[in-house]
Amino acid sequence: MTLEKKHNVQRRAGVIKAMAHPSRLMMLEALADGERCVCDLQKLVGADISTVSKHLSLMKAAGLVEDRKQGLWVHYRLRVPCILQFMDCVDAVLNEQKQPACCVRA
Amino acid sequence: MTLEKKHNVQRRAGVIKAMAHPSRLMMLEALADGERCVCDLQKLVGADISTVSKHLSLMKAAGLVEDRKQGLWVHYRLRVPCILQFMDCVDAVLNEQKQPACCVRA
DNA sequence: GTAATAGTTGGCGTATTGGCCAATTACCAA
DNA sequence: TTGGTAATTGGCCAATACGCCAACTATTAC
Repeated sequence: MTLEKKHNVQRRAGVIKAMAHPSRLMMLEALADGERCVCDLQKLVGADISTVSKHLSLMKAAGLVEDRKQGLWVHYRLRVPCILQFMDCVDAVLNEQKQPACCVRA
Repeated sequence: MTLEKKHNVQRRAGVIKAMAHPSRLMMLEALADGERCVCDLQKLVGADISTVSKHLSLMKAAGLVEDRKQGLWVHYRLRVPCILQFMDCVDAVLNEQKQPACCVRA
């Protein structure tokens, strides 16, 4: 395992980690239909606006989304939409398993 | 957002979370070439054998891998290989490029 | 100017994760 | 049985992650 390979796997894991949260995933799925302001995403996930904002900043830093300011609103959108096509495979992992993922401490 | 939708997004996030660690991702990529014993995976990631074993248990619980005992060794293999096709898209997020081939759907 | 709305940032407490060590289990061979 | 190797499990501690509140910035309207 070269040092460069190690570095690559760390960067990849970082991107995946940025998706690995229920609220963040929910927002990414909503953004599949087009850009949304923070206020809409906040209503969607139901957490504090500051919490939502931090989730979005994290995903922006990871390269998953980008933003656009317009008046009072900040609109977020997917930067690389293919990430959502992965969900079919994730569902395949869930559908074939004996233990439901809700029992997994991860 | 219905309760069922919330539950689904939590389960999906759980699977993704199980991939979201450099050592785990490294092992998943190694398993793309076929099954490996824990001892080989331990050499690959370079962590304590107990740490590696816990990572594997976690991925097994999430449905990502399955194992097979043979004598002294436990061999792990991918349970749903499509998860690795996602890596092209992850790299696209990292490289700031448009959309990789993985994103073209038939 | 003030007020109102949208969003970000800092701080802090709690919960989760990840790592190693030590102990234990499982299997095989002499 | 004894010993050796492979792997898992429990415990403990340090480092992260998450959530809310409060404070602050930015923009618009009056």
